[in-house]
Amino acid sequence: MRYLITSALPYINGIKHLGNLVGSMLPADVYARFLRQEGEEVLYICATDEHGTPAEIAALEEGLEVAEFCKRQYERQASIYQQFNLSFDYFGRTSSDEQKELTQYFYQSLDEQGFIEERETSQVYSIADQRFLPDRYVEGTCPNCGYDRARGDQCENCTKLLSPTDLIEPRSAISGSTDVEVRKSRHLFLRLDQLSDDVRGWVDAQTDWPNLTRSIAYKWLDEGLQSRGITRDLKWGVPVPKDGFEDKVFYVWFDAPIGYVSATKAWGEETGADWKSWWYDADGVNYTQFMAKDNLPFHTIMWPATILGTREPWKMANYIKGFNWLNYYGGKFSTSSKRGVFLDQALEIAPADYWRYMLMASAPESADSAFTWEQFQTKVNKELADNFGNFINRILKFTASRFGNELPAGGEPGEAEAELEKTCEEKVAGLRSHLQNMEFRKATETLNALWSAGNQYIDIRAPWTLFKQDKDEAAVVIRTCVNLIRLYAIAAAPFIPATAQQLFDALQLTEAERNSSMSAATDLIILKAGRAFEVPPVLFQKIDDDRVAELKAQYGGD
RNA sequence: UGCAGCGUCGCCUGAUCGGUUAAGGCACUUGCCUCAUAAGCAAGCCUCUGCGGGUUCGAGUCCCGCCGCUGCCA
Repeated sequence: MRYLITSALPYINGIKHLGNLVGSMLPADVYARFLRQEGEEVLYICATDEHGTPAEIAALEEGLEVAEFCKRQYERQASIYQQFNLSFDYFGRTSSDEQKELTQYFYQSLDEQGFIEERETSQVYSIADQRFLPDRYVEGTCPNCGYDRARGDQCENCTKLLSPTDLIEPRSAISGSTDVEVRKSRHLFLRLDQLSDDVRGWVDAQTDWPNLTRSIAYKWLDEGLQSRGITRDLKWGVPVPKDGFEDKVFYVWFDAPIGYVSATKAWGEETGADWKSWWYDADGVNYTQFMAKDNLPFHTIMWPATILGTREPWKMANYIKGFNWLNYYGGKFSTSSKRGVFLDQALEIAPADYWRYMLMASAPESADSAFTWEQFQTKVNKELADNFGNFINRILKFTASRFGNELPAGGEPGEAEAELEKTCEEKVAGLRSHLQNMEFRKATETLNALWSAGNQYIDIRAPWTLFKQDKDEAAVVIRTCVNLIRLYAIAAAPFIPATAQQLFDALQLTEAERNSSMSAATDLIILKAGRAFEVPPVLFQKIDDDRVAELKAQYGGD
């Protein structure tokens, strides 16, 4: 079995925040790292989603060509993900040639199968901006309540659903110009209504999906699928290969999921690997998608419909892991109102591993959940620093000061060691099972239980006392604990890879000793007497109350 | 107005098809230890699940009403 993993494509329009990271890329990365450690063949693909009006507008605001804007933003995002140690096998872009080719191919297949229709639509055109305006970029006075900044899709004041032509004195949200008019435009529509039964059949077959994913899929199916427009009057996007559509491109929701495939193709072309075997007739591939819940309709309905409509054997997801919202002090993370923490800021506040661990330990898996600085502090201080970091520190410092920088000889493991090993085997089995099931909170809880087991063991054995009475017995405890540290590093590696590296280096492990699976690492007599090690600096700096107050003030948490 | 969701110990979160005395972490209390980042270990304290009804042998978990909160393209 080969494992294909994708995380929802981050939109090109600026640096993402913690909410984006926790719901898609980070859990996908932890899962990918775990499977690789288990010896599985894994392909983890992601890309930036670059098309659409928001990208054009953002480029306009910065006074850049869209292509140049996207290139810069792509590089910024890629660099940040690298700093978070996201282990993509390939991080592509939907503005690539492969994307253009595949998007046009999918469209043509759908057309051949009769699932594309042409319709005439009316859209608002801004003469001043020289562009058609998407509904929400048209502003005006609400005919219902008189609110003067209602948007063309909905009035934010009275929440009435609107269409742009309902607005009184419509104007462009981009320039504010009232020089707008309604123009006719021909567009292509995907017949989701005709594909509804196919999609439902596929959803029905996915019996192991999480509740959130299923309920969102059925909600859409039960409300009835409508034809959806897949083209737009824009310049930035994949050109529509059809006479009369020279000035149009495919709508971003149509081409975005194709980015998974096109990025894989780009990876194949760059590495010489057989990319298509991952996507076409790929029965031996287990494909898992990670995303936040806003993306579920696209991945359970629209994208499957696109694939099913081609009548070709493109790979569909075996499992879709959906996440709820991570809220910031009860509200949403919000770019516009500067609420929350963006990824570049996060890296200035703490090393990536702190965030990786903390976010996975409070991932919104079963309900929306809250990010607070106090919780960040608790997770880092109590779990990483006290329970885990301090264990490493107390063992290695004690050993170095009493025995020197080599594992001491003497004694034989006894009953306490056998019991510890048994506990470790149980915890590791639990951890593996949680990771296989993508239950990340449970996984970090189990990791904590594993760390506690070490503290319990050393308290019972009290090598500081043994050292005065029976040095051989103390040596047994020390060797056991150092082996335990290796196990800890391996077990925690999918979550905190940089820290794991640090420990591997401190213990001077060979490549083989580093790359062990976590179940093999429960053997606590692998590292023998005489092995040299170093005492690493304190692994995790605690976050004190003053710092928390500072962060709350700075990032508006209250 | 509308639609959707939520309301469990002081705080954060769990609880398979509805099924034994509602679980864990933080905080708090007490004791132990002193190797370690005032860390660790042990024990203890705290909720009958917003309110009122209903279905059921049995409901936090299903139904109705009320109150409260939140979200409505990340």
